[in-house]
Order: sequence, then structure tokens, then C-alpha cells
Amino acid sequence: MKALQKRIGITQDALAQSLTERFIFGEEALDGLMPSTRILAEEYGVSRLFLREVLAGLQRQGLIETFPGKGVYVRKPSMLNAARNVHTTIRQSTATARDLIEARGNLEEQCAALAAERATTEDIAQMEFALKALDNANGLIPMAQADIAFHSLLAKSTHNPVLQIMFGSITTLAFDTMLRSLSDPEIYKEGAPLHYTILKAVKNRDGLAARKAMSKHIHLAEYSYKNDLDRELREIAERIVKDVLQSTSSIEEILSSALKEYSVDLGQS
Amino acid sequence: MKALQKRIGITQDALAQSLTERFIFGEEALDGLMPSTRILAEEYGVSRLFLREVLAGLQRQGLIETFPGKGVYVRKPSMLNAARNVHTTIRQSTATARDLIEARGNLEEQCAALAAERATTEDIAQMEFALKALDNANGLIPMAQADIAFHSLLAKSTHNPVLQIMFGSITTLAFDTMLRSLSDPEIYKEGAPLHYTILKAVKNRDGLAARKAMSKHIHLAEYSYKNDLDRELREIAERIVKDVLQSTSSIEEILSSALKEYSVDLGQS
DNA sequence: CACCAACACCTATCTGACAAGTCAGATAGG
DNA sequence: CCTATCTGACTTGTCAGATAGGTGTTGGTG
Repeated sequence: MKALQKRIGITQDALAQSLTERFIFGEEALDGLMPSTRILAEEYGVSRLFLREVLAGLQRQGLIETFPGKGVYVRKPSMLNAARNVHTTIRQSTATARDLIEARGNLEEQCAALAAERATTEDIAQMEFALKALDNANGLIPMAQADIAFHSLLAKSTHNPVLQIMFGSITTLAFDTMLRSLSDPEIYKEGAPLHYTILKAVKNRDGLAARKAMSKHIHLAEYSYKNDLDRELREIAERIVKDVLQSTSSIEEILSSALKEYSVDLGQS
Repeated sequence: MKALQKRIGITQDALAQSLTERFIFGEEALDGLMPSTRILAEEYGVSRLFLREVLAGLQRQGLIETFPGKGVYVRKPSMLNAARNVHTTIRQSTATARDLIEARGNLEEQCAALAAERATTEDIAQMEFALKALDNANGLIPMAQADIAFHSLLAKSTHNPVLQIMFGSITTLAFDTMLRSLSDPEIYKEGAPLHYTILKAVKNRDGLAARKAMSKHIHLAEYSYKNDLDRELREIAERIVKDVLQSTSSIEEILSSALKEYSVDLGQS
């Protein structure tokens, strides 16, 4: 590690930090367009490829976005994007569905309670829209999309960016398990009305009721999962991909298109 | 986007997925050493550069680790590493200290309660070690290191990987605020004994007591922060870096060395 | 047996080049 | 004068080949 630093004048990390300070936090690139890679590379005295790798890192963090033929644009931070790496790690870990439900329950209960205090009329309207879409949805995937949108909007309604990030980091996993839960009609029949209970409590500014309804809603999965409860999330996700998606498109694409459609703009609060 | 896919036979994402399935989830590379970049590039019919960028992506996700002169090694996933990108995004967002305390409080209360149920004797011994180190610590940084180690060990004691990841994603931010809190002797005098209260409750398997003590401990910061409470975390972090660190080394280095020292191996649970 | 030097690998990086997308401005045709 | 088209100068993405520097092994020498 140290040897690499000796060889060239600047590390990738150092360059990345310098660039973020200059273009993301700093006031340069006000229109959002950064100088071209050639210019930047020359300016810092590194090769274009080296700079490219640094930019790739920033892109993976969601700080910038590159367009072939156009240039590199500074991007408004997106909570969802930042959390993207996290769930791949969870999928690798030994985390089980039970672990996820436990963590998610606590988090979402807090979100429900805080949303009851803070949700704006616009927040509520968005959540109502998502629930109506869930009722009228045709097919498993549209249902799950509306479902995850509702929960994400609830997290957004807390107006706490940290909570939004935390929920964002498990959104994909929650989506996996929703796909599994919704495929069971009985579970759906029991769980769906609770959405309205939650929303009603939020409207009434009744944090405690919202929390209770959410708790009930999340923990329904504990009964429905049975044997899968202590199975690793990875296996569940794999099965879902095979059974439901049939490799038409990736889970992440479906998820992010849903969040776009329901204008869940996690971040930029 | 589509144009790029047309040009070459395989996307970066597709190759990344193929590689992970083969070497991370799959059984190849049992010793942890992957084939060299030359071989892999030839095998997939892509250039070394292209493969390199894919590997760089995997490395950023903490899936692999490259050693110059040795090769590319498959790496056991580290929860802390996976969450690294998240806090840079939080720092960019408009999140305030109040937001962090709110989210962290709820999360850590749950961790304390669950740790009381599940902590092993080894977990408890590690936490005791960290607390003793905190008492004997000399200087702000060693104190904060012991402090964050204790809280991380508590999260580890839940034996829930998802909770560990969630806590990992805000560890850096918590560390920032600890550095600020510990610099105030009065706050420290009030907050430090609560650590022992928490640990005692964990030992007694008293989840409720552990939760209460943790709640009190976290929310102490609300009094100490005063004007800073609604200031953005970014500013606080910047000030800390300037005042405390004086650019000797980065916050992340200090933090990760602490977690290593106290053998907080978030992940691989 | 101990040592060490040459060698064969590895990754990291640089150079120079070309393909392909994008956009503004010149230019030709109406 | 207006409009449609085309050219050229940008941009990123990718490539092959060469070099630098680290690491481990192997075989020869003392």
C-alpha cells in the first residue's frame, strides 16, 4: 500500500477527495459539468486512465454521472444509490429473513411514528396514490412495486435523511421479501388492510397507532415465512429471481423504476 | 446506455455478476486467490483494462482485495466496509446532528435490548475491555476510539448482521459526534457511567434496563449540542477534522484502527 | 544447510490510438 | 431570408502494448 504512494505523487483516494472538495462541495462546475477528463488529467499530472478510475469511484458513490460524448456531470446525491453496495453485502452475509424482519420492524415502526408527526399533505397524497395503485395492481411485480413505494414514502415522510438512508440500505432486501409475501394470497389479505390503518393513523397524527399497525404489518411475515424464516436471505433472493423474474430484467431495475414512478426521491430532502 | 451494450459483447455489470457467482458464491478459488487479470481477461474475451474496472468495482464493494505482485484475493465481506459509501452521502445531505441522534437512538436502543438477550460471555468480556480502556485512555482520540468500540461491540452482540450493517453505516458519523461530545468534560462525566449501567444490564439479561440506559446515554447529546443540534453534520465533521486531527491522519483511519484493535469484526458473524 | 541472486509471475500505471456519441456552427439549397 | 444538412471539434469508452515495481520460487553457490 505504502509503496504505491511512493511511486506516483498522488493516491487515488487523495485525488478523489480533492475532486469532491473542488466540484461537489466547492462552487466550481456550477452548471454541473466538470472539465473533460483530458484537461483534468493534465492538470493533476496523472494519466487519463488513472483519473478515469478515480471518477469511476465517484460515480459508484453516486456523486457524479458520466455521459459518453457529453461529459461528466456533478449529480445531486441520492440516498438510494449510496446504499446500493450495502445490500449486496447483506446478501453475501449469513443474514436470515428473521434478522431482516427484526431490524426492519424496529426501523419502520420508528418511521411510522415520526411520519405521523411530520408528514405533509403532499406526503400523504403520495402515499394514498401508492395504496390505490396497490389495490388496482395487476400482477405480482406491480403489486410489490406499489408496496415498496408506500413504505419508502413513509420513510421519506419522517423528513430525517439519516432514517431515509437506513431504510434505503435495506430496500432491495425488503423488496425481495415482499415479492415472496405477496405471492401468498392469505398473507396479502391480512396485510393489505394494515396499510390503510397506518395511513389513517398518520393522517390523525396518532404516532402510537401508526407504530402499532406497522409492527403488526411487518411481523405478519414471521408467520408466513415458516421454514424460510431462518434461511439465508441470499437463497430467498435467488429463488425469487428465478421464479418471478425469469431473467427479464434485474430486481434493481424494477425497484428503481418503481421509486421513480411514485416519485420517491429519497435524498435531497 | 444501450449503445455501449451493443458495441461489446458484455456489460461491466454482467461480467461483475458472472465473476461474483463464480468466485464469491461459487466454489472456485477455494484458497481465495483468483486467476490473474491476464488469464481472466482472455477467458472472457475482454481487455485487461475492462476487466480491471470490473474488479475495481468489486473491490469497492469489499468483495475482493488486490495485492500488487501477489494477485486478487476473494475477501470475506466486511459490514463496515460495505457501509463506507453511505456516510459520505450523509455528510453531503442536509442531515443534522438532531437527525443522527434520532435515528441512532432508536437503533442503539434496540441493539442494547437484543444484546441483553444474546450477548455471549466473550462479547461481554470484549465490552468490558473497551470500557476499561476508555477509563484509562489518555487524550481525546483514544477515548473516542474506545467509546465507538464499545458501541460497535454492542451492535455485534445482537448477532444480527442486518443491525450490524445499519450501525456500520453511521459509525463514522457517530465517531464524529463522539469526538465533539468527549471534548466536553461535563458531558463525559455524566455519560461515561451510563456505559457501565448498560453493560451491567446486559450481564443481568435485563433488556429493558439496557434500553433505558442507552436511551439516556444517547439523548444526553441533545443537551450538550445546543446550538450545533440543528447544524448540518458536514460542518461539525469539518470542524472536528480541523480542530482535533490537524490533518495528521484521516478520521476513517483512526476509526478502523480502533475497530481492529478492539477486534470488532463487524461482519462474518 | 544457509544464503542469495536470477527468474517468473503478479498488479498498477502510462502512452498513444481509435471508435462512437454529441453539439455548435458553417454551408448549401430552397 | 429561412431551413435542412453536414462538417469538425469536442466528449467518453475502450483497446493493445510497454514499463515499473512488488512477491515468491528456484536453483546454484558458499
